[in-house]
Amino acid sequence: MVSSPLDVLVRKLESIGPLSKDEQKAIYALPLSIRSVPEHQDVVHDGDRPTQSCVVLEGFLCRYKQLPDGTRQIHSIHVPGDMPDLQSLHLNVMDHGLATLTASKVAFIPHAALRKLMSEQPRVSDALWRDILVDAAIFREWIVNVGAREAYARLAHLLCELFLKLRAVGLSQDFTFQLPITQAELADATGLSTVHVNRSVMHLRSAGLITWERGECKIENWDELKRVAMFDPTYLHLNGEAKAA
Amino acid sequence: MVSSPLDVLVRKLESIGPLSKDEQKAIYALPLSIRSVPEHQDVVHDGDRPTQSCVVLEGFLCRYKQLPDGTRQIHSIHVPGDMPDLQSLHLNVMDHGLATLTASKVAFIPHAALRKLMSEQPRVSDALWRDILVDAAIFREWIVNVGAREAYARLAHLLCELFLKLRAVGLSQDFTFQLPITQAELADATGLSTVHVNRSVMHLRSAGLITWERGECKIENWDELKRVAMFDPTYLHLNGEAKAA
DNA sequence: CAGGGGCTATAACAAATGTTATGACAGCGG
DNA sequence: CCGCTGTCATAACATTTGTTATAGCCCCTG
Repeated sequence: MVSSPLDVLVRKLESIGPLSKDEQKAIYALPLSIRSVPEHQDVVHDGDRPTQSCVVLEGFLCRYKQLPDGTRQIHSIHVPGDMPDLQSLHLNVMDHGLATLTASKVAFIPHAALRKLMSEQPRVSDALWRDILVDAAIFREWIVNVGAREAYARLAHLLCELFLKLRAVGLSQDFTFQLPITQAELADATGLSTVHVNRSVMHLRSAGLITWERGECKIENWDELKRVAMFDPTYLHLNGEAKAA
Repeated sequence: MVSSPLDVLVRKLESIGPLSKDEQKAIYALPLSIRSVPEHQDVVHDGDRPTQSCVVLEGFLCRYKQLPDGTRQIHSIHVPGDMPDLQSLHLNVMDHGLATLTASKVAFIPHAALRKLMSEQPRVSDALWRDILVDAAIFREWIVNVGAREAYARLAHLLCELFLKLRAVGLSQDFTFQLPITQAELADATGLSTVHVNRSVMHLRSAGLITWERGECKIENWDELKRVAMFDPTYLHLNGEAKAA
């Protein structure tokens, strides 16, 4: 059993499609530069032209846009195993920022090395493209979330998604997972005010659907949470075992 | 000067990156089956496993999800030149529907032919991937739109985007373009009620920013429309001439 | 040419969500 | 150990947006 910083990336990619031992080895062979980043700090700035992409090893990151009127909208939350700026391989200017939500550990891989890997290992290339497409599928679902669900369901849905993403890379047992982010950040992700996020979290608690204390969240009633969230996991395109609930 | 049904696709791809004559020829050589589809009809159903992808030749299409409570959220609007289900090449199950907004003409291309094209013409492959990534960038902006902009700005933003997309494929002159869709459809796209869409459209008119009669929309004050929309076209990743305003 | 259906426009009212303010509490740094 | 700062919780109130209802209009079809 190897142990590499990129184990979590391999686990993530395998949650959406299988990889052979050779393909895994090729991923482990990627040149890395690993950086620890404090909380609330940009990893990639809006407007940058990156020459490398990153893998989340530990912690939570988000992608966001800041509007001229000061509001910030988070449009994705990233957990270990994610590659949040893979698109910069083909779109050279960043149209949004990438920042840490919590203190994180991030691995950077030069674009050149990724391109080489993708040309030598077509199935790894497919897996990475698939990852980008799932990323886009999650964006679509977020549009539905902020556009069509009321506040209570919106939060419930976000929790359902985070739970499955974390469980797919082995970061959740017994419906419990780390959720070390603030209600203000949830507000930026759901397009709600912090006050209303608080109201809705209180409501989820009093309905017995979740507990959430000191950064640890537990889903107490998964079926009911899914129901109120109108959650259908198809869009995550997880393979059989990662999707089983 | 050739004239092919796929001219509009070539124009679209060239609006985000150049193609050589040979590459264009390879695209024109794709096997097509062209279908006219009446308005308000599914082209691909949620849950389908398509074996072909389509190109919009004429008309307006949208991708959408229908929630259990009956609300429909549109998460993209597609115009001629777009390939709205290109992702089905790599994600085999549709997690959303694709439907016409207006009577449309659509060309279907078998996945096998697309895969062959992409393996033989790496730069066309890059262009198609780039198209998918721009698609994802538009999703991100839509999350911002429904999550962070008030109704008035939200509509303004949607009009800015449609205008630039249409102009990039030659379907707009003098800030005028066909907008043959209903306010109810705009409501589904912006996460607003039809009544509030109407209020906001009235407001845009009375502010002198647009006129919109019998399916023809004209932007009367582009700078001001962009300003109230907080519109920044970077996310469309258009090349120089397509982006000039 | 008449009738009907869908779309637009508008009003009155209801509900969801935002804003501002404040207190309690926990964690951290001096 | 104290005080600061950030976060959570909650209240009172403001605003935006949704809902229901209705009327007019345009366009299509018979």
